[in-house]
Amino acid sequence: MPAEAPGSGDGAEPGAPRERRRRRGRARARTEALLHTLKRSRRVKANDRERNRMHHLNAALDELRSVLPTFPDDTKLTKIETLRFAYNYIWALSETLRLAEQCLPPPPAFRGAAAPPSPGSDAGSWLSSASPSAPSLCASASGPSSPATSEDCAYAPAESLRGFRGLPAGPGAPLR
DNA sequence: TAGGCCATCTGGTCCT
DNA sequence: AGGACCAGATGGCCTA
Repeated sequence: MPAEAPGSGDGAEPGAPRERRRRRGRARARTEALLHTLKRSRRVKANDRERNRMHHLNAALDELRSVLPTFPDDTKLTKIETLRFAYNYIWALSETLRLAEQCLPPPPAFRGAAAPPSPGSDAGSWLSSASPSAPSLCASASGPSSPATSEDCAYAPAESLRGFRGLPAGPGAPLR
């Protein structure tokens, strides 16, 4: 209940103060309604912007998805999977680059028959929330099954990355 | 049916 | 003041 303004009490002009109060009440109701619609329209605009912002965010996420290798190809990663996968993918690419540089200069002859990491063996690490636990793309240059001979090193990116496609299989991987 | 994922709404806070 | 960003709440859809 709003307090009555000084000097507006009933008295000398019976009826007038009451009318004034009524008018004031109507005016207040009007301004409140106006304020309400103003707030409402601002809210609606803000909602619209927020929706747009999230659409842009999702579009960017889709773009990110489109450059990540998945298996099968039409597998759609969730948002969190996309981010984790991208993180690990970037890590693996840079690791591959680093190892390739180590292995340079390129071998005189390509012997072929590189054995990429078995799909799924390390797939879990790609999407795990933890830091990549070094899926060996080009680890030690030894062993017939290792993708790490110097020849294979130069060949590592495409082959090894293909081998790492897929969704998490191991413990520690995000649920899906 | 429970749980995961997602879109949307909303109010608060920060920035320009 | 208005927009951007953020986090919490809510409800819908889908799958195991």
